[in-house]
Amino acid sequence: MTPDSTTIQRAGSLSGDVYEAIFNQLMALKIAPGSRITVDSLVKEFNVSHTPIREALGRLEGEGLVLKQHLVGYRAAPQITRRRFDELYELRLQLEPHAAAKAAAGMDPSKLATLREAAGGMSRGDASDEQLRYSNFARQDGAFHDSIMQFAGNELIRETLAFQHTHFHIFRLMFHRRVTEEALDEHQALMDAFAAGNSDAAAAAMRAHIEHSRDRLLPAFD
Amino acid sequence: MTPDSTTIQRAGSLSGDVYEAIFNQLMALKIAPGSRITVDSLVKEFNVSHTPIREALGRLEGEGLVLKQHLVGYRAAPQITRRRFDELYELRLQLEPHAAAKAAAGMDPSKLATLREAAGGMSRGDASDEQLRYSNFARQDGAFHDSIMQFAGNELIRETLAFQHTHFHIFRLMFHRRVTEEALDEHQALMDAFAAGNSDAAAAAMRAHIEHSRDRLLPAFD
DNA sequence: CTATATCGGATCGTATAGGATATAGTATCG
DNA sequence: CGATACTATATCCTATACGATCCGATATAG
Repeated sequence: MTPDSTTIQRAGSLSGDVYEAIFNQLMALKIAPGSRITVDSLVKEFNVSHTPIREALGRLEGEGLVLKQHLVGYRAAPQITRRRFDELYELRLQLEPHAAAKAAAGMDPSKLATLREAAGGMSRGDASDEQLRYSNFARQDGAFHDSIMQFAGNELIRETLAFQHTHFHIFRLMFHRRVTEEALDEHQALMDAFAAGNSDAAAAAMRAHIEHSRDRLLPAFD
Repeated sequence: MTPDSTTIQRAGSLSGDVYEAIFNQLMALKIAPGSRITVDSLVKEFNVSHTPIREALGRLEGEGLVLKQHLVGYRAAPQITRRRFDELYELRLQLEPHAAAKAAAGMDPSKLATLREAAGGMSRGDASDEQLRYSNFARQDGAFHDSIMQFAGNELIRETLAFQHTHFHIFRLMFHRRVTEEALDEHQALMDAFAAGNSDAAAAAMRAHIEHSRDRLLPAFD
């Protein structure tokens, strides 16, 4: 009676598919921040009825990625403000260095290999398109940090930061300008601390990395 | 029950009203954690069509308060696990003492009065019903902490904690047993630090308060 | 007495139609 | 020339109908 679970999953749940499609368009900046999102246009684009689109939009609203105005419609969440930017980095500085220390304390060869792979993938900047290249870098940088959070052992904190990162991802893509080679050096310092299992060094390296990352992105507000 | 016979003009959207109604039922434990939520029952209860209910449910799903299983239906999010409980308190300990210190540093008479009022309201245990009494206490305790976060000046951190508190609120109500008078003393210590504008004392008081709160709730997992 | 198969009710997912409202453009009047 | 009122369109909001799927009860066979 229960055939392959793979076949069933794709057949149904139009709502889920629509949700992912819109989510990806948001992440890829195919829908600009603040721009309106009409359900009719999505109806024509996906060839589905209003209901699954509305449900997907509602879910995105709950996640804060889209906003709804009664009798006006949905629109993508506006661009991050300078204030929000500062607040986000303050949050990261309070959580990530401590998490990096915990991850370093519980480091093992398997985890180290995972991190090494995530960190190594970023250096391969082979994409000719600047936009695409930075997009890849941002995605892998996010995965790198997420892995560290995973190894720190607090799933709640990991989810919290991943959730914020989702919002922040859009900002980064808007003002990418150039891929920062410096980030690679900072990641290397982090890796060295992890390899040595040095908690204090990991926390310090993470703190420096976040502060430098903040300073690199700050000119975007000019 | 209709608030007014002339329900021609609604202040907000039906979706929003339905969302709030379900949200309140979740918070008041009228819908038990893990129990199923059928849309038809809500249709009959609110006398509205499927669409706004589905949209509200989708929004709650985005916020993590309800879960959806394809072709099965919605159900309230399950009760918090011991692991999640520990993780939440670790998060609080990383954020709230620091925030309390910042709030103390920027304290002024106006803010102090606001906090005093929030803290004072909790002591009035006039409700005869034990459940209702603790419910009021929990709500005001949440507002008290939220005000502190507000004065700490980081809206993002405030929202993050408020969001987690929403989930946690349900847990607290499930295992309330007795209103803890000790919490009032801890709040008083916090207030003293705020009144003195003493950052270090505020951070220490907040840390002690959170740790004691954790220890008070820990027996719920036996 | 137990296990399996079948049947029916219940629920979700999807599609379509009609009513209500805000926004934009245009015309008119001061 | 500017401001206001009006009309038209686009969009959202709500309701209902139909099809697909799952859960539970009952009956039957071993």
